[in-house]
Amino acid sequence: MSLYAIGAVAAQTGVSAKTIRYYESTGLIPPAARASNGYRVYSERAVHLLRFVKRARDLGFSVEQVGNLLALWADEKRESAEVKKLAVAHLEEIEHKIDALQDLRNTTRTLIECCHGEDRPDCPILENLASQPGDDD
Amino acid sequence: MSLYAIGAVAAQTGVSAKTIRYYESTGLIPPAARASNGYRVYSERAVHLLRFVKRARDLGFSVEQVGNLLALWADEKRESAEVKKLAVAHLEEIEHKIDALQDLRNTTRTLIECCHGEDRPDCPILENLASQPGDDD
DNA sequence: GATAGACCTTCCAGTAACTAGAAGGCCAAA
DNA sequence: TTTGGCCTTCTAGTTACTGGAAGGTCTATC
Repeated sequence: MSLYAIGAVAAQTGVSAKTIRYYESTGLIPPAARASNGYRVYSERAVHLLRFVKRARDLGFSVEQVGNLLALWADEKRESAEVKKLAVAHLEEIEHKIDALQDLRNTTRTLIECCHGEDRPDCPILENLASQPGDDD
Repeated sequence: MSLYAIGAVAAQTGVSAKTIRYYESTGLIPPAARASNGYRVYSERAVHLLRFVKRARDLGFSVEQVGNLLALWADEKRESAEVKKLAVAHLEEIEHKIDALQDLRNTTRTLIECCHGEDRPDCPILENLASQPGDDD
């Protein structure tokens, strides 16, 4: 069985060495085995685990959510429905964020369209920002 | 001219007292005047400034960007074009975020659609997360 | 054997933008 | 006078890392 130092694992997984140590320190992943010189060593299995973490993080799951997914992953008796529940909740979060950002984009766009953008100081964007309260609260 | 205590300003602007103090401590807004008992007091003008900050934050400008906008707001010789540049850059940021989130949503949705979500342990979501590297890097 | 460079270790601090809480002062009303 | 609510400052926690310092280790080269 091949073993890897932290730098090699970082290169393989796309998770930086710093971040791997950080994940270990927070308990997201189990403590790595150590060589006689104190260096961390990782098995294929440990690398696989980190890859799982990376994929889930790339999909926008929070570190806490990844922890939950890892527990389900490790649990032979897990129910598919539980994982699906997490994923659906996550999807809803994403959709809320998209909605909020689209509102933001529209407002910002409108503001920009009103602005002549010239060499003069009168600026509808600043005027709007400074305008009376309650306009959109 | 009416003066307000920090709590009243918080109620008027929607910015919490804690956050107002925080903005002062970071230099985003100038230090408030003080009453003889040491309490902060705010003029209409100061309230107006805070309202500006709130609106810009609500539009998703970072605190640093708000600082730039405040400087332009205060600057009688400002050019409308400069403000517009900030706003356009901000709009582009928002659009990038929306694109990234939409990709995320699509991937997550596909994952969920593949999952039967039943009482059995086999789960395509976990399998996908654990799958071979390089699939989407 | 010495030394250089790349790698590893730990620990501390900083990022963004607040928020929570502790400990205590001030003020108005009953 | 005491109660409650507001105000003050200071410290620390949040999320998910990242940067840097100080130092040990390994490998290759001279």
